[in-house]
Amino acid sequence: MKWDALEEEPCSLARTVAVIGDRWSLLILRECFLRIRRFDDFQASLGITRHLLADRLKKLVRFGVLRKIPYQDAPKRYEYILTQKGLDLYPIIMSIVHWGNIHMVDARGRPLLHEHKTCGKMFDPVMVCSECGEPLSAKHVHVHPGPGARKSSPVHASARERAKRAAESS
Amino acid sequence: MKWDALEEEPCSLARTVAVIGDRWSLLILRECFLRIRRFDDFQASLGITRHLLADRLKKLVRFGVLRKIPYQDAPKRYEYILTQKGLDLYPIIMSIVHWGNIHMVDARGRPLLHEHKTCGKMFDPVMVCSECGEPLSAKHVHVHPGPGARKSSPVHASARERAKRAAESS
DNA sequence: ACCATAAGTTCTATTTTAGAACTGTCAATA
DNA sequence: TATTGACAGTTCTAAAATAGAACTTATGGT
Repeated sequence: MKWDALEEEPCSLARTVAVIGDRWSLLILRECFLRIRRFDDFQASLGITRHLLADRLKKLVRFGVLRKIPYQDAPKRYEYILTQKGLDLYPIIMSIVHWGNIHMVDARGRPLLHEHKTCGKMFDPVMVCSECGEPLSAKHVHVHPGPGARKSSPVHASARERAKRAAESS
Repeated sequence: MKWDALEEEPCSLARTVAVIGDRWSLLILRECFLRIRRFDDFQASLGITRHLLADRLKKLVRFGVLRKIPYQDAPKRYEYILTQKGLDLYPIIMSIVHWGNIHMVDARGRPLLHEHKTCGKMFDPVMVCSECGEPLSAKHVHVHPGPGARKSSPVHASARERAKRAAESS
């Protein structure tokens, strides 16, 4: 599969993955949320090669996740800052960090703690339903085709049947 | 950087990215949550090469995200199902899908709609603070070093200073 | 003149991925 | 008995992406 094709897929996960679904992009975004903004700072803190860093920054700018803002004129220099579209990635970053906190920490404990300035407490992120406010889990969610769904799934009929039976028996 | 090194980093995001931070792993997990379980079904629905699919499934099993369950004896066949650790990835998947729904859909609209069985309504996921229940945004969160933090950040002192000034001025 | 800072670009070697064909085991069918 | 098909992989070569280091360009300071 060509990765450009991902952007065209009728699947919101695939399209998002086309933007942020590689290791360096996610690490770069982590740095952005920690207020790193300049080329050499990204490079030094991540150990990414300059080549790839330039490529990924360009891509994130192209997708509207970052914006280049000039901070000096001679020579022309830019900072990379998150757009609103980029800031909206925060729940993704936080849910990734939270899963790591629960399932991947070693004996020393969490590398970072998060304080919610609004209430002043250390917190974990919780994903809830926008309608009733209850915490979400996969088993309480049912998926329907939306207006942008493809006509017929590429999944084997046999697989669809098995999946359906599994859904009904749960 | 060798990617095995990511697992060792004192950063929950990096460690999670070591597990799910590539395109195919995320797409495979999407299928898992849609109740796809078998090798050929993954292959047919994703168009992934069999080689990479075998590799990624092995990795997800090694990390304890999926488990192989035998479903027939002769010949021995297995299904790949999500463990609790895998089910806990749901907020990550949902926040990725939600961002795509907001920022990446075309004129036709969302490919999928999500119904919360508990309340019966179509919903969007919302990330809130575990302590006060308010929706989270990056600007209302302050990060502290935790017990598992590295002693000294690899980030340039100059970058740290700039980041600190930026944090204070916000 | 010389060095440092900053943001890239260019180069080659290595690793990863794509795409297709092949293998092994068993059940059902001709 | 021979053949076909389902299923879960493995093996192969070519193409693409990445790592690592050196180089470029523009400017300001000593």
